[in-house]
Amino acid sequence: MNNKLLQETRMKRYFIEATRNILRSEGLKGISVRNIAKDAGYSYATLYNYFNDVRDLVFECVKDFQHECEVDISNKVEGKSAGIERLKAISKAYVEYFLEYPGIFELFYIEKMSAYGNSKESARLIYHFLDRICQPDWDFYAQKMKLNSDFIERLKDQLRFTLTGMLLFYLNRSSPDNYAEFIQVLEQQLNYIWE
Amino acid sequence: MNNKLLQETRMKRYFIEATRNILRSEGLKGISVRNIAKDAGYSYATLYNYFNDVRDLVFECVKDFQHECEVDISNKVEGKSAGIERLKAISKAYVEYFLEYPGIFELFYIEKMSAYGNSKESARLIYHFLDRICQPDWDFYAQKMKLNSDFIERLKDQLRFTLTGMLLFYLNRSSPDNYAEFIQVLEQQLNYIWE
DNA sequence: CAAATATAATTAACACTGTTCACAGCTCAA
DNA sequence: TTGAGCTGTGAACAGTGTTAATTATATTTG
Repeated sequence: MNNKLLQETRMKRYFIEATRNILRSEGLKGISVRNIAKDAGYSYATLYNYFNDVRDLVFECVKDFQHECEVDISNKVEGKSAGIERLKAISKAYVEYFLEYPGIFELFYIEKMSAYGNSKESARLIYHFLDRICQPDWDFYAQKMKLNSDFIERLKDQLRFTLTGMLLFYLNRSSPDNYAEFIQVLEQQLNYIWE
Repeated sequence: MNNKLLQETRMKRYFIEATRNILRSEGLKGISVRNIAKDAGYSYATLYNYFNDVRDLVFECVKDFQHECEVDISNKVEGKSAGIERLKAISKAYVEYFLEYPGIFELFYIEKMSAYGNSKESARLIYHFLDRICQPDWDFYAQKMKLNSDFIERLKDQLRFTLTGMLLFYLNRSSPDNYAEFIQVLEQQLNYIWE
């Protein structure tokens, strides 16, 4: 009985790994059922024995990529002091990650999720992803500046919306025109959030 | 020679109108070449005599919808006094428009644009759409509060990113959970922008 | 060990998608 | 009236996600 579960999770793993590789290299445009299955070494129909549809499979990758992104950010902000300095560094590292992997930005924020299943949970995970990474520093900042939690929540919201909005415009609408301008606007926005 | 141009723009109009109707009612998911052509009363192949591809056609609708949105906002903010009050009212009306027509939000901010043609121009149009509607009130606000233009530009950016980011999360990731919460967060963000 | 059964993987098929191309029908100048 | 060019068209192609029927494999039973 346990073997069965083991085998099933292994099979799922093969498909998920194939999907992850495609997403990382080609983004969502490279995803197709036949593509994934070929990379996983199985027929395209086999995929449907383990996943309801291709979107469910794609969204199984979210958790993995979040972990990867978190590790990436941790490495980049190493050595920064707690509070504002690290909050800014995290924000920049977060933006840089999605600039490097635009396909993963698409997956996190743009791609439509399937109606049922674990979509609600995935959505919450994505919504509060940045909050979780920043939590220790928000706490530090709140204590130091003696700010109440409502104010901090508002700042968290502001940061989340600003970074996601900026990335959406830059990646999908090429605005601002170039990277330098983008970074300049980003700096302005970040500086203002923490006065 | 002029007849030719007239006929061509008329034909384009038929296809654009069909596309607009589908976008308004069903959103991007309802768009297909054969669908559009059927509604326009022509064969799907005819479409390619007037547009490079279906995305070019879809993006021809942007200007029309921007005008529609602008009129919608104008009606809603009628009677509001210039400055902060009207800026807030415009922001809310802007959000409400896209809540009513999520397909048009998709078209404006999410759908990939074709590589060439008038895509750069379209992108700029979309990026500064909200700025244009708000311009008179930003001017009024700047003069009244004696704020320099750099500061105002930062506020414009903040408003644009915040509203778009919020809509992206709410429409695509169902976060916040419900409309009441969404509006509450929106109010908080708007109130803070203008102190 | 062999046969029957259950399970897993596959191929074939369906209904779509966007796009291209050869061709029919029409308009208009020579 | 003839011929050239323009316009609209269906067939066809290569792709998509998904499902059902069928084959191959693994497991259980006699």
